[in-house]
Amino acid sequence: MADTKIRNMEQFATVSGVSRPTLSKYFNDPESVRVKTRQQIEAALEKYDYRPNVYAMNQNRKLTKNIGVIVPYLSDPVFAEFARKVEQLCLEAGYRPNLFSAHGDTGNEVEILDALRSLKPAGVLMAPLGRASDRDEIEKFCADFPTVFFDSELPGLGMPFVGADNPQFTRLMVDFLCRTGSAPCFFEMETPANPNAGKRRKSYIETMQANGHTPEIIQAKGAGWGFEEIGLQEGLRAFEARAFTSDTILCSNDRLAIGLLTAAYEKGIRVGRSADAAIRIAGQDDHPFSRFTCPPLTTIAQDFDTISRQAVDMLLAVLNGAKTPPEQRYVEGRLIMRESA
Amino acid sequence: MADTKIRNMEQFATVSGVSRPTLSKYFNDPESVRVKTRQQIEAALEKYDYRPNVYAMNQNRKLTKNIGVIVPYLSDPVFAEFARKVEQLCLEAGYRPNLFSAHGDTGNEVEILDALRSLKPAGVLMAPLGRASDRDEIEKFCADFPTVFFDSELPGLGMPFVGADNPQFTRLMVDFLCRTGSAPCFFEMETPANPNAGKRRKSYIETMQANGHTPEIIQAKGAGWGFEEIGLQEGLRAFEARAFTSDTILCSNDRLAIGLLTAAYEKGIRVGRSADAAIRIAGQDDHPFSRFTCPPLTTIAQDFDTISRQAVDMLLAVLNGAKTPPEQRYVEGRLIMRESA
DNA sequence: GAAAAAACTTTACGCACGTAAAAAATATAT
DNA sequence: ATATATTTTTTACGTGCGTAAAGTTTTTTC
Repeated sequence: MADTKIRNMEQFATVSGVSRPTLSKYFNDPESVRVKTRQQIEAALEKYDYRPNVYAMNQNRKLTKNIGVIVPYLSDPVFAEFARKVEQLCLEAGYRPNLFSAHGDTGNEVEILDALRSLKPAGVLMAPLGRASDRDEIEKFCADFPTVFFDSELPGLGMPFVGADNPQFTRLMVDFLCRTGSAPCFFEMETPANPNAGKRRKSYIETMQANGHTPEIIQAKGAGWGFEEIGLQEGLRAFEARAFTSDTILCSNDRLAIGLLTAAYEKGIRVGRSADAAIRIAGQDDHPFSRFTCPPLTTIAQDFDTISRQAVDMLLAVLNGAKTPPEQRYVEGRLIMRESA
Repeated sequence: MADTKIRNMEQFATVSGVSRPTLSKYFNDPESVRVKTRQQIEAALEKYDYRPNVYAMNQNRKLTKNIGVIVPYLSDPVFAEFARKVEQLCLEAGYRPNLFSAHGDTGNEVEILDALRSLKPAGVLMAPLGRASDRDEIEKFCADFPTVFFDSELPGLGMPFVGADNPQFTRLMVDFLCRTGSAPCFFEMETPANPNAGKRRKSYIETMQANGHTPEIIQAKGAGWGFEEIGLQEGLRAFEARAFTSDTILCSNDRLAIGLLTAAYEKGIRVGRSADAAIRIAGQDDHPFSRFTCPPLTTIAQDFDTISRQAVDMLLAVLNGAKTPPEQRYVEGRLIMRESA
């Protein structure tokens, strides 16, 4: 790492003793050259700190080594976690992840797709906004770039998808709650952001009926991604109106539950499974903060690791030319018993 | 948007009736061409959906329109918020933000700098890990690319910086707590992640002394970015050991306070400013979740908006050739009174 | 309305690399 | 050892745009 600065691949070819086209092959895929050649190149890389010009590299390539990662709302730590895991897996596979967040806004989501087009990504991992997504734009995009959806699918689009097994989540929790106390009523958003909520509602209804109970749903008004605030405000309203028909409340997701716990606190209603508690509250998702609510929230843990890994694997399979039909995978969650229920 | 597909700037030049070099100027800076020409180009852009090849554009440019945005830990919603605001401001200024998170790891941070080098960014906005950062690597990077730090500065590096006025934060809170009840003891991490914590500790000591009280500091063991967990575990230990010397506890940051609130809950200690509460707990930062703790956390709000805006402005000024010496700006916070103190 | 300034066009070259084709070198199989 | 397969080298051209220089047109100034 001493000699003159290397300015381009030509110069690096001379100092490394390998021809430029072979170097080009190496940088595109180190496995594609003979072991001996690879060692020779890597020895030279140790001595001279040359790195190919990314822009020149990608200019003539149809597919780059970029992978676009799109999440709907990065301020939600759940998506930050997904992003982290997915990024790491992409890097390990020799790709360059590019993270984007729609920040809850449809316009942003479309603009991200637009920006991604110019990046000519090899593939894209997308957790869509859901209901608010511009389906036509997304469909057009998917026609041009291999895309795997995660967290939330766009129904009817028939794209590869990996996400939570939402019916199983709710079934698990409803069964648990019925077994350990009153059958739960269900607290959800009136106009949920994505189809996951719908699946959870459906599963709630079915599981309640299977257990011989009558489903009772309380819907919170409000739109957007401020779930905690909605859970709090609508929770307060519901407590005042005595709208909850059971002393056990299952929330459609943890963020709503976090708001509802605050509402219960403000109303002086004790939450928990101890004898002196008035109600039980449970969530779904195992939000990173759920362990720190008061009381800590009983919930269903998403298997972030499996979902991230399978999503990346699925995309890599497509990139490697797998001609399998689009696949949808649903990953089971597990019950996290804490104090709130 | 009907005719044949435009493949390059040459073709777009013919259909738009503007020469290629002028188009090149326009795409580099739309303001740099005559109004009439601009309109002519934009009319053509409406008809044909051409966009210049990003890679070819940036290949020969020394400075691209990319701005690197680096945060230490994206799962902390505080940084997600910063990222959002900063991204938006960059876009408005005609730049392309690229978001990276070190995910709390020094190795990642260095690798991000490395990856950024090949992106040849016009500038970089960086919230460093802090104590864990590789100072040498960062210093070398700053020599090559205009960099503005935010949230946490690297002391002695003398780079442009915008962040919270930490002494003012703590002063404001200590004064408030002293005015409304017992003087607070101070709960912090033994080995804090960044210099902000040190400034807060110093300000705590000074303000206590100025108010005629003896400062009392309780330090939590543990490292890493799982502040809530550390606050919880060490909070439990401290409660058991009766280590808190006052019924009022000021936490070095909100995430620690969130954990401590959970510890208090588990210990059955009532927190708040009402008559029946045993202790008061306050935080600093106004973490997005602080409004939803039980009780809601009294804290000092960071002025995300001002910090983000000033950081971006500072960087843009440097990019526009401002030759001012590096500047450090400290933005005041404001007291958010909630139930916990 | 003429002179000066600004913006644009034409022409031409450079950038750093991808990639194709043919020839040469090396490795593997029998 | 020979035939075959694989890999590498040589040569050469392509990519899409930046950019410089000289000439032309348009706008501004007085």
